[in-house]
Amino acid sequence: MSNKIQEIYQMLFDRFGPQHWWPGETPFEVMVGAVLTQNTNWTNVSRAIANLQQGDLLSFQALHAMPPSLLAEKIRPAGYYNLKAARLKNLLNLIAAEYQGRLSDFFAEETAVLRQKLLAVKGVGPETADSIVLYAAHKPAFVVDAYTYRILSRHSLIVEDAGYDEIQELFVGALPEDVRLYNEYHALLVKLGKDFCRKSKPLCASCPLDGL
DNA sequence: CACCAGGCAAGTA
DNA sequence: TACTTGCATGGT
Repeated sequence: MSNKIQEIYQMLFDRFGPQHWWPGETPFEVMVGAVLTQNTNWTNVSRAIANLQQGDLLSFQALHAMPPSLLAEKIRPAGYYNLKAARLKNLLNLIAAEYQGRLSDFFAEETAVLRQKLLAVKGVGPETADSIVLYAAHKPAFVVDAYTYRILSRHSLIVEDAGYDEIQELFVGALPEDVRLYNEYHALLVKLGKDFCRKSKPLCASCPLDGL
């Protein structure tokens, strides 16, 4: 194999198989989920999404028309609900103001432009922006999250104080620019993180990456 | 009971 | 610039 980043991918894919992350969801739902999941486990996010679906509220028009306080109430199970309601509103306001509420027009922007527009929204940082670009807009942006950092850090592939862009570049520089691959790789890292690299375990027992 | 979960922005010095 | 703190629910 040509480099370590590719070796790790091969190892994870062989071991865990395709993860099918965020499958069968609408791009809008994926975008909302990306904000709701900030520092929050996915089960709580699912409850929040279900609340919105329950009242047919999971659409641009419905959320944009909804008062922030009501939106906050609906997404309550996701935690930080006041904060996240405001962040969703910020995002919806951008799409309303610059794209007439047409998500497909927004997502049709060139990748780098889309990412910059997302980053300019208050409440959307690099991980949320890249998650939306990759999983909702289906454009190539490698997502770096807490698991990515922890896994690479424990295997001494990055320095302790490595920043987001630095870690992202490690992957982008070692891989072909491919949406499918970015999608699967990030999902596999989360799978590995959940199963073998929890925060509370300083050393990952029998980690699949140990032989590399 | 303490700690954790697919972050981000604002405040402090 | 470099830390620190607030935001909050539900599971282990």
